[in-house]
Order: sequence, then structure tokens, then C-alpha cells
Amino acid sequence: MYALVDCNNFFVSCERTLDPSLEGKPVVVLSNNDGCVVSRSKEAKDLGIPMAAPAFKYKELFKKHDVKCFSAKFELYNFKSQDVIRISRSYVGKKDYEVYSIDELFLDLRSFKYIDISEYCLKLKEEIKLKTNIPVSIGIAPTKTLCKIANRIVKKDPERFNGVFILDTPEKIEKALKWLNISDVWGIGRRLAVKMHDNGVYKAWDLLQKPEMWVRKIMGIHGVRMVNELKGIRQLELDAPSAKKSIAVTRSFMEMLTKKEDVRERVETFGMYCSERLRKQNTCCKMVTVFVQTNRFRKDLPEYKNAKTQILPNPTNSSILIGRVVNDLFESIFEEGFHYKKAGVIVNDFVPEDQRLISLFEEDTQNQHLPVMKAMDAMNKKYGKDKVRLGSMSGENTWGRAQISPEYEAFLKNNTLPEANFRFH
DNA sequence: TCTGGGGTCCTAGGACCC
DNA sequence: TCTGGGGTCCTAGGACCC
Repeated sequence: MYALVDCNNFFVSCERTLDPSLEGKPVVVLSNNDGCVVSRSKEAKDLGIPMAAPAFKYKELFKKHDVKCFSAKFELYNFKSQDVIRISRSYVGKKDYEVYSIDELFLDLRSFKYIDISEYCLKLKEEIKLKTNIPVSIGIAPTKTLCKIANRIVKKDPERFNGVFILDTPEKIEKALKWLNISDVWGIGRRLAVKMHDNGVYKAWDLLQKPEMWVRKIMGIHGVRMVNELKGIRQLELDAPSAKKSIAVTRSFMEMLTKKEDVRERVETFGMYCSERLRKQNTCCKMVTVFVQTNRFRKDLPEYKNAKTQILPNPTNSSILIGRVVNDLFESIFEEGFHYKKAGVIVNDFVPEDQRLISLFEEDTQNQHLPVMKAMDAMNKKYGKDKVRLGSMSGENTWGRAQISPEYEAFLKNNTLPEANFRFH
């Protein structure tokens, strides 16, 4: 059996650990620029606030029901996440877990043959609550996909199941699949849901009645695996932690930008952040992509978006070298006369810092830059983010964040924040 | 007026090779 | 003049996830 430990309304629950008076009240956490809702308390969900709701459309509702709104505090969430992971890990063998996202991890319970795993998970849930004040739900099942469903069942009726549900017998599984909408199956997104409905598949159970050829054709190899997982035949193992394959820094701007230099400065800053993250994991990249785009929601303004990728002659993680490439790419895609709303830099195709293959024909200055870069990183680690930076970077934080509460300030002061280390899917 | 950010994987199609 | 078949590798785009 596997177990999926999933934090309830994670970001909101983190906010409540700083301010317990938020308990029982409607609370939401907003994305960058306070743009849209990314986490909702149960009370907020009950008010009909959907996931990813644009905040401005719900201003009135927030006011009317006194919904508490917070800007996202990722340092805090990463910190709490590490706490939850540490406790959960201690319940299983050394490698018998997979951190799936900031608020979820899978545990492998296959070695527990003679104990009541429901009881065991209940104990885990209570220890997490006691030590971190984060409420979690735990779904137990023979496959990862069924764990997701077990978890959904818990969340539907937390009191009844006391936070833990085990989906083990064929009878229980059948009942669950006949209850679960196909669009709520792990791996069925918006597009596939439409295709499913077009073909008369409304419940997870309906998918199992389709011939394998059909599934293969409509959903690809992914679908065949999904069907087996739903039947309780394990197709997905726990993944070992692995290095990132790409790093992206992208932002929407508070205000639309029209001046070339304003956009350039931000894009260059994104390039530096990418470089820093590369150095943190001791890798160099071989590819850099830059994109810019206007506000896609403003149909009254001319739309423009463009992206361009450059393959580097020599792998690098130098802010200076990546900065130059970013600038060249930016020059080739920027067009005057548009209102820019969003931009980003993405780096990928990584090699370890010490295993770079160097082109015979291109000058390679990476090794001259590296000591300076590492010194810069060390100082920034010691004295704070962006205390030392390149001339092309802006000195200001160019995206918005609401006022930092006294509780959060205290938190930042008292905690050395661990490096985030998640695999994203 | 105001609409997030950061990931992974799969597939189809083109370029190129023998 | 006519013409085949089978690979591999790379990339862009789509779909999904939290």
C-alpha cells in the first residue's frame, strides 16, 4: 500500500499558524501581484470562491463576508512544508517516500505487514498537527492514483473519516469509482474531460468499461496506465528525488510596460535569478529562452507575444554570460508600440558544473567568472537577497506584495530558511 | 483599473542518415 | 527517367500537475 499525505488548504493553513485567530474564518491567499486566489479555507470555498479566481472580480464578496486576504509568503510555506516532510519521512524506511509537491508526499507502506496502517497513519496525522499545526489528510490505497481518490474522499467528509481513509477492497474501490467524476481523476485535465464526456464517460468507472484500444487511441500510453492504476494494478512507482531539468523565472508586471529599457531591466534580472539557481544546484545550462507578452485579457489593445531560444556554444551558469544571451534574445523579440504585461527567462539542458564539454572554437570564460559569482552568492546568502548584484539589475523589488505582518517579520528573523527542494510535475 | 508561477512528460513532424 | 524503407535525433507544442 501507498499513502498520500496531503496538507489541507496548505497556504491558508500556514497563515493560520502565524495568526490563530484566523481559525474558522474565511481566508484566501493570493498569487503574485495579488492577482488571483491560489488557496482557500473551507469557509472561503463555501462562499463560492473558485480556485484561481481573479481577486478583482471578488473584491465585493471579500468585503461583504470579511474574507481575510494574504499575499503569498513562499519562504513560510517552504519552511512549513519541510517540517511536514521531516515528520512524515520518519514514519517509513529511509527511501520509502516521494515528495510530490509543496503540500503532498507519498509514503510506501509495503513493508508494514503486521500493523494496522490506518492506525499508524492516524498517529502520523496527529503528530503533524501537534508539531506543525498543519492539518493533513491521508489517503491509503494500492496505487498512487487510488491514493489521490482516497484523499478526496477524506476531504469530502473529514469528521467522518477523521482525516484518514483506506481504499483497499474491490468493493470499496468500485463504489469510489462509480462516485468519482471522470474530470476529477488524477491525469484528466480540461481537454481530456471534454473528450471523455463526448464519448459518454462521466464517472471514473465508465472509463474502465472502454476497450483498451480506444483508451490507447484517445489518451495515449498515459491512459492505459491510468486504467490499470484505477483497477489497483500498480503502474507508477515512487520516484527518487532528481535534479531539475529546467528552471524558469517569469513574472507578470503590476503595470503594463511600454518602455524598452524597463522591460529589458526586468528580463535581465530574471536571467540573473536563473543563473543563481543554476549555481545553487551546481549545474550549467546549454539553452536559454526569453519570452515577452502583452496582456492577453485586454482585447482593446494590440496583442503581441514572442519567444526565442538560444543554444549556447559552451554551458554556463555565469550571470554575466547568461545576461548577455538574455539581452541578445530580448533585442531580437522586443517590438516597440506594445503594452507588455509579462516576461520570463527559462534555462534548460543542464550539465554538472564540473563536466562541461567545451567548444574548440568558442572562447570560454565560464571558469573566470565562477569564483566571482560564487562570492556574490555567498554574500547574498549572508547579508540578504540581492544585496550584491550586477549593474543591469534593478535595485527595487518590481512586483507587488502586501504589507508584511509583524508575525511574519518575526518568523523571517527567527528562521534560517531551508532551500526548497521539490520536484514539480 | 485589476486575471500566478513553476514544473514534467508525451507526441508529431521535420531534418538527416544509410 | 524512374524510385524505398527504415532509422535516429531534435524541437515545438500540447496536455497535465501543484
